[in-house]
Amino acid sequence: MYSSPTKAPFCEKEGLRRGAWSPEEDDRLVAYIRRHGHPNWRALPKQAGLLRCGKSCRLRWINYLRPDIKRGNFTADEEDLIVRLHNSLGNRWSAIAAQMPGRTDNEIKNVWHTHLKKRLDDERKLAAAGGGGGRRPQTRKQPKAAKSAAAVKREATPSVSVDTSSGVTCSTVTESSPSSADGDHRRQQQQTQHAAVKEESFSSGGELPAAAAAPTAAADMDESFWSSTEVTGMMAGLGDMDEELAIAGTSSAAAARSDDMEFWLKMLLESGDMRDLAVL
DNA sequence: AAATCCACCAACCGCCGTATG
DNA sequence: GCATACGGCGGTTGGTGGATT
Repeated sequence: MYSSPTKAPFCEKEGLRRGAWSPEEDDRLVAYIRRHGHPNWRALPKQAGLLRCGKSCRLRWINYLRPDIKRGNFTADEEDLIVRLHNSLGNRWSAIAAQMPGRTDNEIKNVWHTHLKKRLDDERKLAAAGGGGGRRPQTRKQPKAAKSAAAVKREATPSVSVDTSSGVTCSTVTESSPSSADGDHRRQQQQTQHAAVKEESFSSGGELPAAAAAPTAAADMDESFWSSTEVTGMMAGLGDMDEELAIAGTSSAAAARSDDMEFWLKMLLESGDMRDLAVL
């Protein structure tokens, strides 16, 4: 529901697919992003031959296809971290995700709504009732063996590699927005996210099999994409990529960005807003 | 064995802020 | 300065499948 009638809705619905992604669509999206990155989400589906809106493509990539996503159950430590971060940050899922590499805001949000919230409610009730309050009621089901149709289909399609076992766990937006924990987080996030998105783009490249990462493909990448400091910094760490693309000295930029994150964390800790994170 | 309930999670929607012409 | 395009975030929904009755 856009306030301006001149503004097109986020996704024109005529002729565009919705719902679960097919393995073929995943393939197309991954292949396209590997080759070209995602300088323009809106134009991407057309160029990639996908009958999806750009937003849908973006979401699919960010939440599912990105190679550095850590899949599987949340550990007890991760759950506790979510609870602590939520205490400090509230429902700022992207900010919480920023502290949890490999986890997406959507995933964290889901975990929160499905059982962490319930768990806390139970604990509060127990506390109010004067009970000792066991920390982790056994209410959570074991992870489903069966996955959604799309997930099953995807897993049957090895060409779509979302496996993180390669060890190329690139830092993504997760590192770029600690500043959002302070003040008008969205405004600050926006400034960091542009670079972070490019980094995400690269993370797909980082996962490339050597054949898919052919220099010719890399050369097709958008210039701005490859000139991003984060991207080039990451490039420096990858031996099997075209050396031309690994611009010297950019890894220090990544280090500087890491320092930046620590700065903001420190600020928050000192302000007392995230005091309970100090144990981390 | 069938019906129903419920947990999980992928995906959608609406809104907002920034970038751009 | 204004209008529009775009990217991103958080809230919510709907489909799926396991658990329970």
